[in-house]
Amino acid sequence: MPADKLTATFAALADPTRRAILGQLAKGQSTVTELASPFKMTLPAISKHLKVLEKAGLIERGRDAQWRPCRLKAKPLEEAASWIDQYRQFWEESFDRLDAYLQEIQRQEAETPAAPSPAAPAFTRSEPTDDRPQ
Amino acid sequence: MPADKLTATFAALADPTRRAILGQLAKGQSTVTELASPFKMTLPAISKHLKVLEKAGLIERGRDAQWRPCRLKAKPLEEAASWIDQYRQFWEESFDRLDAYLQEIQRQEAETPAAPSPAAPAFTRSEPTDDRPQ
DNA sequence: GTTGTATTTTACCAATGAGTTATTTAACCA
DNA sequence: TGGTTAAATAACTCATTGGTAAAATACAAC
Repeated sequence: MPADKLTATFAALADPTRRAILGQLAKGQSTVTELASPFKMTLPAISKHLKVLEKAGLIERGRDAQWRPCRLKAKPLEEAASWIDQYRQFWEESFDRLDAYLQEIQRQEAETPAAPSPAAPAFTRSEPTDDRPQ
Repeated sequence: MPADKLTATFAALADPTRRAILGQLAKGQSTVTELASPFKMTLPAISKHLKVLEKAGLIERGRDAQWRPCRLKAKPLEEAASWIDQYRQFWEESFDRLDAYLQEIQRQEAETPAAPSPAAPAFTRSEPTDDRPQ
């Protein structure tokens, strides 16, 4: 029930049981009892997890007689991946280069204290479009 | 307090305020009041969010007199990104599958124009009823 | 020292989340 | 019909979360 899609996606992924379910569905579609079998918890608990995943758009449920086959719909993960990808430089970039950037900022601010700092290199064009502060 | 790191990371990201804070920190380190200023919530609320981010390893907090400067530590995002990346093919192939499906429909309709279109591949039974494990 | 500023901590609250058992719905089979 | 299986729903418990206001802590400046 989170308003924005990204929040719903991350919240759905913030549970090891649900991530394991997605991992199982990556191998192919599966029924609820099949998905539940590896876990110690009861079937209604799995049913709840599936509902969370469905509301986040991560799975789709069909109907086959009394079975409710679940299928993976990884599309929301694309948005999550591209959000995270904005920060890729922060773990890929060498420490020296980040340090050099910060020192450059400090140098520029020492030169022209009234001027606003430039944005970080990789964050100028792809600002997050959602979750802006009120 | 989630046991595994991936759960803590996704849980920390499942909040628009926290994601916005990370977005702000991507531009450079910042103090708590600076980070809080765009939001209408109180300072202790921001302090709690920062604690969540810190426990997830997404930020580091230093000390500068009475200020507690926060810095982005995007390393946990690398693990999150690589987990999500397992599913990349599932969203990259979706267009191909849809295209293949549409072409198949056109082919069948060209053969037997009066016949009803089959259901989308997603939820059709792959085999008649007795292919279920028992 | 006292005062002021930055931040955290301490209760406290309402809402949500994850789990349970028990019941209900839906579909098949005999 | 009735019986069985698959799955969802209902109703409940308990822990966690996100927010608040108020008090406490840490430091700087006077």
